[in-house]
Order: sequence, then structure tokens, then C-alpha cells
Amino acid sequence: MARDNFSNDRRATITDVAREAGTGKTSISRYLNGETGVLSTELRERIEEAIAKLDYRPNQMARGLKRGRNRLVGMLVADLTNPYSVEVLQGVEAACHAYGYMPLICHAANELDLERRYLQLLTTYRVEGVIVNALGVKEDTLESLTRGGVPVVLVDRAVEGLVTDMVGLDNTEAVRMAVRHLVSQGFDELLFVVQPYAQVSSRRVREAAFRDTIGALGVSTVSGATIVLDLDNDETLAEIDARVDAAQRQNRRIALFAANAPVALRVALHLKDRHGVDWQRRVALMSIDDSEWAELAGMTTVRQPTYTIGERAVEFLHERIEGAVLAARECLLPGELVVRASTSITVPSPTNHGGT
Amino acid sequence: MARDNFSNDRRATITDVAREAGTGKTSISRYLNGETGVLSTELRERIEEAIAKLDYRPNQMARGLKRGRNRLVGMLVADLTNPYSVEVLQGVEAACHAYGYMPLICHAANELDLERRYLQLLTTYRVEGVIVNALGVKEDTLESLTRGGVPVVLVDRAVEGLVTDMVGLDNTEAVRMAVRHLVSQGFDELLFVVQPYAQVSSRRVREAAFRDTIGALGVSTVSGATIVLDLDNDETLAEIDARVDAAQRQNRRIALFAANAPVALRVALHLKDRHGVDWQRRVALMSIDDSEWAELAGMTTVRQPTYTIGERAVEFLHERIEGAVLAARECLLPGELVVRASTSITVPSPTNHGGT
DNA sequence: CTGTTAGCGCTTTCAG
DNA sequence: CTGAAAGCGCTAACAG
Repeated sequence: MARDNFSNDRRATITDVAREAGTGKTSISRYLNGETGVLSTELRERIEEAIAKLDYRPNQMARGLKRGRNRLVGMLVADLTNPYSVEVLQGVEAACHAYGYMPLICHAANELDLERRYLQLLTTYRVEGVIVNALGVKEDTLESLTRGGVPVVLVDRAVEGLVTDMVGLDNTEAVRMAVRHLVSQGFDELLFVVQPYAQVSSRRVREAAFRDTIGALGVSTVSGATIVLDLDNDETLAEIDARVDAAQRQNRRIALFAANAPVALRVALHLKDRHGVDWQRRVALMSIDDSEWAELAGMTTVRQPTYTIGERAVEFLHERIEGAVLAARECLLPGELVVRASTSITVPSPTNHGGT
Repeated sequence: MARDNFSNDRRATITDVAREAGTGKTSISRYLNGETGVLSTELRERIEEAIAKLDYRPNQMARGLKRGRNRLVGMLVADLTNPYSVEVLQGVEAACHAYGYMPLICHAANELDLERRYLQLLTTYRVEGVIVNALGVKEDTLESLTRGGVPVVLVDRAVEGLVTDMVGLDNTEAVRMAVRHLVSQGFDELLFVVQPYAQVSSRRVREAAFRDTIGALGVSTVSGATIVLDLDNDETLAEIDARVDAAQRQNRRIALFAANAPVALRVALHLKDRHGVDWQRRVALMSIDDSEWAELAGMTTVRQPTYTIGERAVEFLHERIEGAVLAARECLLPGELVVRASTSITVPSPTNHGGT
């Protein structure tokens, strides 16, 4: 029903509806924009009928063109493969709907070219604002956006030379919490494993926090070191092995601390490869990011408030779109320590998974 | 550089560029559309300068409005949390770029309301086509799309009462392959675990294939049963336990076969909970979908050709957008058996992970 | 309360 | 080779 008319392929336009309802376009427009009470009940009914009959849907493009705003916001994700991003995304989506925005999701797949290209595309579609989980590199296209008056809010990572709102994890506190946990569990040698961090601010901050925290502990008690792991290059894994072996020879209790989920997975796979299925009995591993397999592997993590990060990002963006003029803000949300068996220094017994 | 002029907030329009270049809008338009050779070199240079100076970007909305096509295609994903979807997405994105489409990614988060809402939104933005990984339920909005002349191609799942192109895994063959593998490994009791499958065609097909394959083997050799697992309700897990216990009491070699990754994870978590960290020594588990933790857990899987699925979907869509009129097509791509330690019937030794 | 009239930024005849 | 003008679908004054 409601569409027994010629399936004309071409969608009905506001003009068609006006004609069908025997009125002018203005009234239709008024109806569409909820200017209720300004229309006689009689007219409103005729309009409703016409709309139903023609299965009419207003064309957002045309609307946007006229109004100067199209309710589109861009969400540029560096890597959808990383569950972190998907979770943030969910917060973003929910908040967008609440505010009446349509999120345009773009996936840079860790490619700088793609990031740039999408940024341009978004410009071209005249999005009203952009949330960017950037690759971190200085990017003219990004600057060009803000200069063009399009609000930008950064997620997880800052971008060199760009001052805007940014929301992410309180990395310093998260790392501190993790290190304190490891120390309290009796580990006395900590290895922080992180991807090349020069470009990516969150990694940089985490690494710095790791060293600071260790330093504050007094070098005599606990020793720590950072290992830079290139996911595409297995060589650095050898260094981890060397450190682990050395520590164990000296009877030191060593723990690996992965800076994020991809690193944790890479390291875990390697350890399993090297030590066999029982690898977790040989070496302790924890990480930032509570990925879906963390529970299965019984790995201690710091869970990020991903959903909230996404929501908050949209809130910031919304305020800016509405015209707020204020200095760049930084919103750092606290992580949550999720303790599991991997960081109890005693060999986990089969029935005891997750200690305190 | 290239933007030392008044940062006017308002982006430059084609009119601005025309004025700046001292010419008419038509020429600018021609330049933008690559109607090269129709412009004198001299004019072209002036245009290029003007564009650069004003940092001009053509407004796609306006273009679309006039042209009647905006190069937008919708991609509706049922659940981004499922790595399957993300992988398909990557194929879709790549293919879209190749064809010059801008994919609008929408995430239904397994909510029927959201699915419907997004479908309407996409209509409203006049996307030229839609790729749908639907929730599977009969959906008026979807039908309304196709009737409105918007091409739709389905991914992974068919939708009741909707005849369109669809691309996905060759489920029947995939299940057959898996069952044969399990049997050849010496398992003689198979438990197929699947979410409620009435609504979702791919699950239905997998379940049917499971029963058929078992049946074809001759009931005397191997016995099989299907267990329906509701991810939000733990009760059904008890049935799995009962079956496993019974089989082991009778000295039968039982294997669990999860219909997809979410099920596999749920089951794995439960088994670990019940049997401790060594659960894999107690019960064999394999699944369709090769998720990132499968390697870590040493779990045998059937890997889907996700990327190709995405690509193929866009190809189909493209042909339809270009006006091809043909009967609905179905493209079933083969899966790949990835054998790992979980399905070798002997207890996996620490140094031997994954046999043949 | 309702309709007429101008555009939004762009493409596309149709004449120079 | 180049430009003027009409119009895509819609909204927003501005009259009635």
C-alpha cells in the first residue's frame, strides 16, 4: 500500500507533493520542518496523504545546499581493525544520533594517503565538523580544515602543530596504575613494549609515563626498560627474548607491559611460538586496551573508557558547530585496571583465574 | 602559502573562482570536469591559479543535485564488533575508491530500529546504491529502496522476500569441509553450536549443511547434534556441558563446531571458566571465521574470503548503478580451512602447534 | 494561515 | 574555444 502509483524510478520531489496536495511548496516545506500549528489541520492532512501516496522523502542534499548545513559530520578512523576504534565509534554514533548528526565514517587503514584523501572528500561534502583519530603526522589537509572554519576534534592522539579539542585516555595515570600494580604483585623488572612512538602522541605519553613512574620508584627497587616493537618487523622480538632470558637467569621476576592491544597480540603470539601453549606460565604479560581475547587469555589490562571518549568527542564537536568560541580543550578520561591471572606472580592454578 | 587571503570562513564557490580568474562559471566547471583540451592553455592557467589562491573545493552536494548522482553508496553493517564485518568493509572501501564512490558506512549495532533508521537516512541522502549486511528480518524500508530504483546488494545474508544480488561464503561447502576435517581427525561426535538461526539465512544454511553432511556420512560412524546458543542467555551453555560430559563418559571423541566467531568466543570463555586454563586439552573447538585470537588459541577455523566478498559486492552494485538489468545473482565464495592444534585429537605438545 | 519569489553551488544546453 | 541563462530540490524572506 501507499505506493500503488507508477513506480516512476525518479523519486518524488517537493513540487510533486505540492501539486498532489494542491498547494504550494512552502507549505510542504513548513510541514517538513515541523512548523506545526502554522498549518490548518485540513491542509496538514492533505499534505500527509500526498507524502504517503508518493512515498516522498526530502532530499537532504538540496536542503543542505540551501540551509548551509547538512548535519553531516566526518569520523576519520585510523584503523578499524583495532577494537579500540570500533568502540569509540559506537560512542560517536550514539551521540551523533542524539544530536541529529549523520556520521560519515572514513577508514584510513593506517595509510597516510587515504587519510588525506578522505579529509579532502569530507571537505568536499561540506561536513560540519570532523572527529579525527589521526595517524598523527602533521597534515596540511587537517590544518586547512580548521582554517576553513570546520571544527575538528582529535581522539586518542594529538597532531603536531594543530591546536584543537582532543579527548582520550589519561595515559599518564593509566600507565602509573599499571606499573604500581605490577610492582605490588612482586615483579621487579618491567619491560614496556610499544610501537615506534615518535609520531603518535599517545604512545609517546605512555612511554614517558612508564619511565617516570619507574624512576619515581627508586631505581634500586624495580628496573624498567622500553622496547620499540615494529609490528611489521620481527627482529625486535629477539630483544624481548634476550631480556626475558637474562632476567630469568638472574632470578628476577620480569613482566611485559604492552602499550596497546595490537602490540599485546603480537607479543603473545610470539611468546606462544617460543614457549609453547604454556607460555603464560613462563612470562607475565599485561597491556593497555581490553580486547576481546584478553579475558580468554586471562590477561590483565587497563580498559579504556572508549564509549565515553566517543561521546565526549561529539559533545565537543557539537558545541563548536553551534558556534562556541573557546580555547582548545583537552579531556583526559581515566582508565580502569582489569586484573586477571596473567599478573599474579605465582603460577596460576587451573581453578584460579583472576586474583585481586 | 596558497591561502594568504582573508580566511573568510565561508568556503569559496565556483562564482568566486570565476570572478578571480576573470571568466565565467562554465569554464571553471569544464576545468573541474576534466574537459581538457577544450580550454586554452592560458585560461586553464588562470583557473588553476584562482583555485589554488582561494583553496577552492567544489561542493559535491551541489554537484549531485544538478547531476542527479552524487557518487555516494551506503554500506550498512549489522555489527562492526564482529571482525568479519570489518574485513568485508575493507574490501568494500577499496573497491569503492577504485570506482570513485564514497562509501557511507552505517552501523546498525544489531538494532532493528537503527537498521531501519539508517536505511531511511541513506534514502534521504540519495545514495546511488546500498550494500547491506542486514539483520535478516523482513524490512519494508529495504524493499522500498529497491522499488525506488536504488540497487541493493546483500552481503552474507539473504533477506526474506527480497530478490537481489547477494554475495557471501559458500556455507554449504565450508561446513562440509570442516566436518570432513573433524571426522578425519578421528572425532566421532560433533556438536554444532549456532545462534538462533530462523532469521539469519547464513546460519540456517550452515546448520542444514551440518546435518546433511553428518547424515551423508552414515549415522553409524559419526553422530552430530545442533545446539542453539543465545549469546545473551547462559542457560544453553549447560546443554553443551551435558553433551560433552556424556560423550566423554562413553569414551566418545567429541568436538564442538561454532558457527561463527562470536559463538566461538562465548563457548571458549565458558569452557575456560569450567575446565580452567587447560580447557583446550579437555575439549576440541573449531569455528567458522578466523578471528585474531584464533591463532593465539591455536583454534582450527574456516577462514572466509571477506575482502573478496566486499569487493565483489561493490562490483555487483556498480554494474547495477550503471544500469545493468539482469536477474538477481548469487555469488558464493569458497572458504579456506585453517588447521591448528585444537583439532588434533592427541593432546597438543608444547612445541607442536598446528599439524596437517 | 498561505503562496510567490529568489536564490544555495553547480552543470548543462544553447548561442556566440 | 567561451559565456549567459536555466534549473536540480529545497528554504526563507516577503507579501497577501
